[in-house]
Amino acid sequence: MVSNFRTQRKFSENRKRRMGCRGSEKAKMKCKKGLWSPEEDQRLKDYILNHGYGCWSEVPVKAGLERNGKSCRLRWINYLRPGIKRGKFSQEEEDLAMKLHAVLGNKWSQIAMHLPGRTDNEVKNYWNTYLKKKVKKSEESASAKLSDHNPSTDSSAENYKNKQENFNKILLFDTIEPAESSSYSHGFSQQKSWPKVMFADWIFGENSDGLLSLESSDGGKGLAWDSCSFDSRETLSNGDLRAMSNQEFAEGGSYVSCFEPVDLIGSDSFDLLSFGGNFGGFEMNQDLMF
DNA sequence: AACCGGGTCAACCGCTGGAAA
DNA sequence: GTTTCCAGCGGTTGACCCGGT
Repeated sequence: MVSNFRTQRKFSENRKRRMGCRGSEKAKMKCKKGLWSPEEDQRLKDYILNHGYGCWSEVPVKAGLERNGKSCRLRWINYLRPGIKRGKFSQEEEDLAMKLHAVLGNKWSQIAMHLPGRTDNEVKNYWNTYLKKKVKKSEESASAKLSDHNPSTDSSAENYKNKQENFNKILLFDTIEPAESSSYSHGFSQQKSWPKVMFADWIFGENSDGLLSLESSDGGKGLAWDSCSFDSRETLSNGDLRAMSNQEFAEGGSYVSCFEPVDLIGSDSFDLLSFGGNFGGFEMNQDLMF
C-alpha cells in the first residue's frame, strides 16, 4: 500500500540526495537538545519551505540551527509539517486507530498513514496514554460477559478473529486498483493498489481567492503545476484530474520534497489517472485531507 | 502553600535496512 | 565483501502540567 509507494519512492530520492550529501563537510557543531524554541521552529520551517529538506544532516547547518539532522527531521515531521492535525482524536479516528492496532499491532507509522494529519508519534502517544487502557477495560468487561455465556454458541474469540479478517480486507483492498497499463507500473510492478486519500499539502497551495490551486508554496520555484485550480467543495472530474496529471512536476520546490512524483515515474509527467484507474470518484471533501 | 503522584507528550535513543563508496 | 552514511521506525525518557491531599 502506501508504505510500498513510500519505500519505492524513497530509494530513488535517497539515491539523488545521497549523491549530493555524501562526502559533504560535516560541521561538528554542538548539538542542542530538548524542547525547540519558537525561533528554532521558524528557522527550520522557513528553511524547508524555501529549499526543501534534501539531506537532513545538512539542514541544521544550512538553516543555522544547533541541532542534529535527526532532531530537525523529527521536529518537521511531528510538528512543523503542513497538514498536521493537532488536538484530541475524534471518535472516528479513535475507532480506526483501535481497529488498526488490532490488525497491525505496534506499527505506528502504518496506523498513522490511515489517520490523515496524525503522526506516528502522536498515534503512539495516544495509544499508550489512552487507548491501551480503554482496550484493556473493554477486554475485561468482555471477558466478564464471556464467562456468563455458553462459549459453544457465542465465541468472542471467533468473532474477534472474523472482525480482524474483515477489517484486513477493508484495509488492504478498499483502495483503488491501478490501471494495468499505467505509466505508473513502470518499475513498480509489485504495487497492488492505491489509497484514495491524498494530503492537500502534498499537492495544493491555496490562493488568495480561497481556491485550491496547484502551485508551490515558494512562489513557483520550478513547479509547473500552477495552471488549474479547484474549489474545495468540488468533486474532481476525470478532466480536472487529467489536467492536473498532465502538469509536469519539475524539481526545486518545497512540495517536491513531500511528494516527489518525478522519481516515481522517471521524467514523465505524473499521471494521477493511471494511478487510480478511476479517480473520477475522488471527493475533494472526503478523500483529500487538509 | 507545598508536596506528591499520575498523566501527557515532545524529543531522544538505539536499532534496522538500504545504498553508495 | 566491507564500511560508512542515511532515513525511518518503535521504544523509552523526562519535563511539564494538573488535580488531590
